[in-house]
Amino acid sequence: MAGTIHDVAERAGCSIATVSRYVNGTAPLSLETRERIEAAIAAIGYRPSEIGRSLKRQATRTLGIIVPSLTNPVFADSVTGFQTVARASGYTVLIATSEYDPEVEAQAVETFLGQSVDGLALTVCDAMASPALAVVDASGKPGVLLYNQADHASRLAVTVDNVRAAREMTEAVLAKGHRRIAFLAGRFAASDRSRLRYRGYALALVEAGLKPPPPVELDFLDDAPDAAIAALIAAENRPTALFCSNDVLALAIIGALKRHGAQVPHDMSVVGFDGIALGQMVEPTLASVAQPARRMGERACTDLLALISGAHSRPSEFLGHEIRLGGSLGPAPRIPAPIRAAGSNPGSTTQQESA
Amino acid sequence: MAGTIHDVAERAGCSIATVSRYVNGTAPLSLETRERIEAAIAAIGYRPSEIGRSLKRQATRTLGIIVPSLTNPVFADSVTGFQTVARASGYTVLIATSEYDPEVEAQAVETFLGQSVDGLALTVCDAMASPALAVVDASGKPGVLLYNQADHASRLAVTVDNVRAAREMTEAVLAKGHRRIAFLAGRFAASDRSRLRYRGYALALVEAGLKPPPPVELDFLDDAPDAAIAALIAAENRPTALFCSNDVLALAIIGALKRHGAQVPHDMSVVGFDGIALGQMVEPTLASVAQPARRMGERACTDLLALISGAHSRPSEFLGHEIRLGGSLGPAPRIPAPIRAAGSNPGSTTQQESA
DNA sequence: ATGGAAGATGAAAACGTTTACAAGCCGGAT
DNA sequence: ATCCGGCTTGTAAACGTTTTCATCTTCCAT
Repeated sequence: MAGTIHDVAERAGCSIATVSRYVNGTAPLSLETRERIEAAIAAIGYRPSEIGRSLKRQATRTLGIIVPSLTNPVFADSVTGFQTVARASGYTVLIATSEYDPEVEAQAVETFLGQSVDGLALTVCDAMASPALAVVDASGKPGVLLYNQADHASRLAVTVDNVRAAREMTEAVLAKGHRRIAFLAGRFAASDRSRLRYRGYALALVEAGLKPPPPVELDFLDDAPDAAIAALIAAENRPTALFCSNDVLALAIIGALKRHGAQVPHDMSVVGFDGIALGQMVEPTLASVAQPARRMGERACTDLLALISGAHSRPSEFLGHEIRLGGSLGPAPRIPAPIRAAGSNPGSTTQQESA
Repeated sequence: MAGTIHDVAERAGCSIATVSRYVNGTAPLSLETRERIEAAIAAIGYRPSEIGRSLKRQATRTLGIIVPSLTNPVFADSVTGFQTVARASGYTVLIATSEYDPEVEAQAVETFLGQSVDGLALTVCDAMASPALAVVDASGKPGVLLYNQADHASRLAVTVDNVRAAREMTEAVLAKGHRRIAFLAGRFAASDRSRLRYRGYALALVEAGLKPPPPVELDFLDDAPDAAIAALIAAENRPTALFCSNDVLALAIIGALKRHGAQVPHDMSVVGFDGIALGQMVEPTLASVAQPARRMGERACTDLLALISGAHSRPSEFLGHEIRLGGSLGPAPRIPAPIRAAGSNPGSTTQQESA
């Protein structure tokens, strides 16, 4: 059904070179042959093979992007931005998710290199020790980091200053009178972002003369937030505010708090990181450090394309973040009120009543 | 840096055929050559060119998937499922978003066909009149619909029964005593799903002896939900329940309601469609028709792969949905209480207070 | 008339693979 | 000694393009 350039040439009674010239508009053709080629293409339904082209051109006009997950809107948004710019420049985009697994990550890079992408953007688990990143470097293909901070000066990285941002947010929480602030992270071990944010958080606490407690790590299980909240609430010196390493986690935590009968922010304040759109839809709105996710994806693509066309890698600058106060961050309660755990059934979230 | 099969052959002192056989394990080799080839590959950092392979094999082991948007978790999840299965079968996935634009949609199909994908999965705006779908058919490449219902019997489509699901959900709302139920849709014109769901909704109303009002269509602007809610609340015979054509819209609507001082579900109930995870995290939890998004993506991929390996297209069956009752659906208020519009500032959602 | 420029087209090589076919070598059976 | 078969390897064609170089017309200026 498809047909190759040879079929077109045969049908139009000319050589394949002429057809190629017609398709690419790379040389003037007589009106007559032009018309015959047009007719032949239409009749056959010819579409140039990108793979034949790539082979000849030694360039695929394809970009790869690897993110931990598409389920987290902050990554989905950045991918959308990346793709928008890529498409506008005539590039196709290959997307892969690592599911926060460095092994999968490296595998994805291998796949993309096998596909001869012209460049890669990646959000790795840990930029400082990433096999995937090493493979990219070894391949000599242009690459930019997204959300990760650069592992060395000449690396191009599109990200906010996680330490500073987390520090500022923590200061905002402190300004509300909170003194016992816990740091919760979903994938602490598997995310250098989480660790940097913890650093910023710890810095702010120390500066305020407080001793930063170790991060509370949640694993992947669905009831992890409920378990964590149960433990936190039961603690004798329970925190009055929770700094969650990202917004999705923060929303889950708020849900768990409500199921445990705690009011946000009255009993406990919660702040997140990322600034996802849904955080603005819920009540109370989620206080968060907003990153320009979509713009970051766009920027990553622009930078990557520049790199591909031979630009030198400028030292990368941080993008601006925004400390977004919201309803979930309230003043610290003077005396921690007892939390009545009644009227709620933690754990069960579906089928509340039957019709 | 990369090097081709010729470089490896030269370095190993053998022919490219032998190297190829080593790489693919397609013929027994003497221990000696095997070792020499291994060494050469390691030294050069050789990685077989997928594009050379594809050209020769006339198959790319690549699949394309087109969804309206990655920002909506219901699509992001299905893409994740799709990709999981694809990867497990050794396929690479090309992803594109149409942004609900049939033109972009068709363009994406063109691109994918140019890339010689072995098959396509797509969620189109309107399966009954889709240029994109027509192009796929004309190309002769295997294709499956995802979320769309089949436009004719032999089409493979992975979806729930939107009409029935919406009808059942509407019946559940009716069972709560609601009589004035409005239907809100974000992209009514650009989504056959929305229209099918409206049909199910209308059917249930008619069956209950009620006259279904026309759908309330919101455009893309950020303040559309607020405007719509303002209008709905002001209406003299204001609805007591809102059926939103998808969950993202429902969450936005709930936010707008709260900003207008209406309590959900006390003053107004809201139900959605899709069953996204975030709907379960918010309070009240979102009543919704849950679709198994991830499983649907997996299923689409499985079906597509079957089609590619020559299976005949069985008539497609609907996947099961789940009517998920949640806190956002409450009993109909006996007498619609006046909604005090005080204490809220509709429209402004950021920077609630300054630190 | 003649030379040459300009315009239109074709032949063929190259890109990196896989694979059908052929060929070399060795050992064992005749 | 000869032949055959099995094992290992090589040669070359093919996949669909783009592009260099060359060729062939025309037509105009001389």
